[in-house]
Amino acid sequence: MNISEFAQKAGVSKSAVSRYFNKGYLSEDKRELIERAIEETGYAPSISAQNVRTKVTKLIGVILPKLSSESCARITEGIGEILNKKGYELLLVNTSNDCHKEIEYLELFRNNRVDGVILLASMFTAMHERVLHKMRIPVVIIGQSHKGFCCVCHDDYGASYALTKLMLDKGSKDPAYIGVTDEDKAAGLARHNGFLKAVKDSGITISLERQVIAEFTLDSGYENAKRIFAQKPYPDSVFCATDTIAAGVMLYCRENRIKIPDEVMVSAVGDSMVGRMSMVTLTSVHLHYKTSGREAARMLLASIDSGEQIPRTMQLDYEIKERESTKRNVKLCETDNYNG
Amino acid sequence: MNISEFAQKAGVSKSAVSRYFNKGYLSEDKRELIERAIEETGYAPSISAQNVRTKVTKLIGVILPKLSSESCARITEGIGEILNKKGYELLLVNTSNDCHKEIEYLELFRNNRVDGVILLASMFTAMHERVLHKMRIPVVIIGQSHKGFCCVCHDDYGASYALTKLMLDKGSKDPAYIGVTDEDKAAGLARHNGFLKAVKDSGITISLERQVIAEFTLDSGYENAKRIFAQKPYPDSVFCATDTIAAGVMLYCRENRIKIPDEVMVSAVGDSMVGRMSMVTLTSVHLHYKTSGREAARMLLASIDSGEQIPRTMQLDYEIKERESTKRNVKLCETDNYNG
DNA sequence: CTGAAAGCGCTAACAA
DNA sequence: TTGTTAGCGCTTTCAG
Repeated sequence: MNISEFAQKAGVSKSAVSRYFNKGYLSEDKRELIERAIEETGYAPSISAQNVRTKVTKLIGVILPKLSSESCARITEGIGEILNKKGYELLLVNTSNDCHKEIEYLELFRNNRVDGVILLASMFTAMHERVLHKMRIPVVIIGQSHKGFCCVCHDDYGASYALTKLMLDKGSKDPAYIGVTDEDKAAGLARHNGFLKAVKDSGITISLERQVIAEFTLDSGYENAKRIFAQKPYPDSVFCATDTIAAGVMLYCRENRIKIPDEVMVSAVGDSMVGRMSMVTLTSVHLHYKTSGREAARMLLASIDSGEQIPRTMQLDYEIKERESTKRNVKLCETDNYNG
Repeated sequence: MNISEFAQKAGVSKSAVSRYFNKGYLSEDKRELIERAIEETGYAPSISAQNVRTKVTKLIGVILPKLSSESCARITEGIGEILNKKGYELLLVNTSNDCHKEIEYLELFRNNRVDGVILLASMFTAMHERVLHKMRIPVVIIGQSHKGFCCVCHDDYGASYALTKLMLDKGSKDPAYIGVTDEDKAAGLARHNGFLKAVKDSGITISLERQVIAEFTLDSGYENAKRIFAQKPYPDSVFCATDTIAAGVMLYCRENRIKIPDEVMVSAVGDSMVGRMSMVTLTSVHLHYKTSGREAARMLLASIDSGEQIPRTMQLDYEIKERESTKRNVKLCETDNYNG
């Protein structure tokens, strides 16, 4: 059923119907006539046809690296919460961590498929910059900060610094780092740098051996723990870039009777459920993912409404959740850390 | 830039351009002309305008109760995997477990907003039935089986039966159940019935006191564990409808020095990460969520392609993952991280 | 193989 | 306040 047919059935003109759905001038009589006809026929205007005329899709493209990660899911939930309230829906695409796909989707979205884009970026290449500058619709980037764009960022550096400092303050003299690739500017580079700065500030020198790069998985955390704990002496604290990696580390420690936190402290970034539930609850830092989703959505909405995009970066705070994995009661002598 | 402008720039007719993008008859010359012009201008046809003509949106609506739950995320990932490959994108909407919103979104989708719908249903009311019957586009339901519709289901009943039986076989004589509302036909009713049948088959009678209903959260699992373990004597096994609930139960046990599995066995449905990582690893049953997403997507695609929807139900298998929480006789390693 | 022309369902000037 | 009408950008006959 189209608008003409419907208008005829309702006994009004096409324009009246259009006005009904677009809050234009309309007399009570016609309004009632139309309402009655809707009841009968279930008519609703075609959104695509509306879009051809108005250039408004009421759709926001969301590009994310992975759905089944707690942080992404939380961000997306925050985005949806704000956007749905304003009558927008989410067009979700999953890049499976393939940054070429990010570009591909950005290009797809460029052509009035959506009214705006939120990009959960893990990297920021020259190609990103080029494509992003060609976008004709507002874009907000979550997780990476870059001059000239609208960004919502977590304080990866500050959080890592604070978390590392916590462990050092608790007596760690020989820290280790299990991170992710530095190509990931936020979860990789920034967290690594925060860790390094805290270590340096406390006057400790750290070898490259004590810093390893893992994948984003539990299994990779486990494997890298194996490498780290094969070193003699092994470290007295491990900072992990993600809770999932820390979960793998703690699993390894458990299987190998390495006591947490007495022999080694563990901490990580993310504050996900796994850290609250693991055998030794994990000291972690909360980065307000859901909030970042909400804020990004608000920022995007502002750009859409105003029709102009004023580049800016919003930096979200962090919050340390100290749990058992760093709660040392007894300080051990350094010599106790030999493995075997 | 629209098709007319672009055609002019390329030096061909509108129809040629349209044919280029729709794989119609076209000479090599024109094809090259068009390709060159695309390079220059970055032109791409407006999807909405295409849709007005063709009635094809290349969009699939996905209605889900919650994004940040591991099972939903996995299902959605499976859906996306198949659909993206075929050039479809996902229009995701989140009902926050509000089943009126499910209806609302179904109605929204009814009007050529999308080419098909996948509904992750937690309930199935008369209203659902009515709305679903009025849909003019294909719909596949995940998680609920209902005559007359296309459904992909997990074997909640069978899985719960098998899991309960496992604990009974291991010597449990006094089992308890912590489930979710029976209004949820799959996670609630079916799992409850599977549990009850296994108990009955082993000749045990179980009191109502031993069966409690929780929310879908860790905290609710904890609170209900408190109720269950306040009973004297307390049960020697607890079957939980979800891993998250079990996590709460195990947290309670840990805090109250109730030894798992020696004093009480615990098992649950879901096989999520939290179960692999918890202080005592959790025996759980894997329901192949990602696979169900994939299968639902395939089923939907088939309906869209064939233009007809042949009602049918696909029942997925389950797989038991036995871990420590039911492994009686296995000595646990002492992580002794009690906090105070 | 090609181009002209007639719509798809809707919105928004415009004149009434 | 209303109805008429001219497009929005595209696809798809149809006649060449």
